[in-house]
Amino acid sequence: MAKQITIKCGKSKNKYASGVTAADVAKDKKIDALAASVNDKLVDLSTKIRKDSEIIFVTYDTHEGKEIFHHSTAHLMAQAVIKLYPKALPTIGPTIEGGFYYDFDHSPFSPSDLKGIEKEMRKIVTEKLEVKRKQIPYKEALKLFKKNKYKIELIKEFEKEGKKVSVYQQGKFIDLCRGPHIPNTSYLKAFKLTKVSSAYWRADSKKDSLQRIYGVSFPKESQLKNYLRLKLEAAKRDHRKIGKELDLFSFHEEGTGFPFWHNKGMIIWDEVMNYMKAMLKKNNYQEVRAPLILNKELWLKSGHWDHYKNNMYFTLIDGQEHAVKPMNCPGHILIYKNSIHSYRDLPIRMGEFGLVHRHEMSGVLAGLFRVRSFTQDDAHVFCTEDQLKDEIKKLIDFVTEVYSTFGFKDYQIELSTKPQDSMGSDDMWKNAENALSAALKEKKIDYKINPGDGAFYGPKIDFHIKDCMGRSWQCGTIQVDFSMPERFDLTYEGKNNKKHRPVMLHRAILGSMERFIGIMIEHYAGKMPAWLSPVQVKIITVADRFNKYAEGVKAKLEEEGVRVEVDNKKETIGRKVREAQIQKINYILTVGEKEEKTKTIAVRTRDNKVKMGVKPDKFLKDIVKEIKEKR
RNA sequence: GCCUCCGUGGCUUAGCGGCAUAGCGCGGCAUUGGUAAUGCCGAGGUCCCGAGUUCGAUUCUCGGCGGAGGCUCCA
Repeated sequence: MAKQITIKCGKSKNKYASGVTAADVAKDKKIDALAASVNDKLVDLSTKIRKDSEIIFVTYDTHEGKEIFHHSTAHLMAQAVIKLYPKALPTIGPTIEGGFYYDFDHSPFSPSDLKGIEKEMRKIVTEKLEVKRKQIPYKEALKLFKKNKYKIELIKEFEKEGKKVSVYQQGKFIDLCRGPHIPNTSYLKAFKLTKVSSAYWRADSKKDSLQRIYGVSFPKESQLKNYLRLKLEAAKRDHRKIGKELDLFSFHEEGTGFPFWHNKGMIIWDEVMNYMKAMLKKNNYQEVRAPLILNKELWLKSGHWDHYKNNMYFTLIDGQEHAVKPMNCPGHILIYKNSIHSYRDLPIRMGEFGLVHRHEMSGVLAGLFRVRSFTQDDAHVFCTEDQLKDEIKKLIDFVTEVYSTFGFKDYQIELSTKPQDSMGSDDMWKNAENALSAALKEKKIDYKINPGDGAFYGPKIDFHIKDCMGRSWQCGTIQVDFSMPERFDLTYEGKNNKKHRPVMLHRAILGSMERFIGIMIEHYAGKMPAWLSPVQVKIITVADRFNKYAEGVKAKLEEEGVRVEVDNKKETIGRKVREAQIQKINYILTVGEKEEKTKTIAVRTRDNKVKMGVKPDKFLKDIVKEIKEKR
């Protein structure tokens, strides 16, 4: 816990004399502090306090504490790297969510190099080196780091911005740093270097390529172990692995980034889609379908040609250039323009499960999470400016209802504003951004702002859902667009018998069917709730002579739409149960002599509880209810 | 696209400059068995593709393709 203490210095009655260090006070108060905030300024524990002050001690439990701890570990790592690889030039080493990294200018490190670096780090920890801060003039800093062009670049920037230069030293290692840091290296006990990869200096692909080493660090060994356990659990839930094991989908060299959906995957797909279609109806949408390939002229007009060409696929038809659609909006616009609209028709909500193709860079493809062809649960709302805010609010409700049905209770919202490459006037952008933020404020929803992250035609709000492992995924998006209606000259007849310009909202709730199903597979670790499960029931026969009874039970369940398979292989019950469990089937029924005689079934649930003597009718009633309620 | 690592029957994997491992799965036979792997037998491989080095390459080198993790991007 961060603990706040007000101290009085230099007064005879007080036990803290002027010049006492924050560390002394922490020790006196028995606080496991890493640093301190003295009168709202983050400082090292070694800081001397000379006047009456308010101290808040920063411990590992706080966000600041974690950052300081991780950052100190990054310094430790840099020290070890330079000791082992004297030619390596350290650049920057910030903290990230859950850990840290440090970029070095050096030839590639291998994973086995990391082991050596870790070993060296542990050695430095035992030396209990004091971490000392020094503020130095620019000139001295430039001299100190004269061999490191990256640090020189940073120092010159600081000078321009008028920022003071401070350095931290531990043993012979000295690094440019704002601080604060832990008092000495012995604080760092449980750390691990997790991976090495490359990154560019200042994230610019035109600049030098650097080696980035990632790591995690904790005050206690048990926390590190726990972290590694979680990592392992996440790897077990990898949808690519589960997709293979459960025969849901596959990828092939013949089409990089294009998923192949198998029968079992399609069952999940259809269930998700049917639910979404029902939700469209409930929310007064019309459903449409536009072609995949459309003439170049259309894409020129929509702006995709100018702003999205790099991600598009093209083909020549009868000598005319065509593009495979990367987005569904132009198609919907053509449908809108196909007839004249009155203000009475608006809002028009047009939904499509639209298959789009985007030529993503090969390096970004990742299972179902990032593919080159995917089906968006896309929709466009054409409305008047007056209706805009209300429509956004309705959409927010729509999105949240859908997420809770799929078992995602926790989500975060981000508002992304005008990017560099954009179209439309500043006024349009401002109006659109205001509409989104006003709707969010009225819904009393907290959100984060992502400056410059909007789509090229308008700002957006994104929904990031949290899965059961606490990982966050971007799914839904609501985008306001004043620009396309202008470009395509969309109109409606107003009350005054004059033509007006509608506003367009682009929205997706799941984002894409592919990514969403991938997220759900990981969220549920493949154990899909019954309504989504490809095989809901497996019936196991004890011996061949009960096959007929098993088929009878199967037929009964199938009549009510339950997805059921019979396993009548000549194998032991144990083996057949195990196989059904590996397939993550919801209910395993066993039928043998007892069951046939008493016209019952033995029901085994996913929590490995077996209930004998269950009446098939009762089981059927329960499972049908479970499916219907989407539990 | 760039950087690092990886590519061995359907899956997971051992291995190595000189007939290519094993387990799972698959097929057959025996077993008709009561809740997390019955036993035996068998089939199945251009060791990702191409070039080079070599008497000889799955192994070494180079190039390509694909995958993983990053950078960047993003539904």
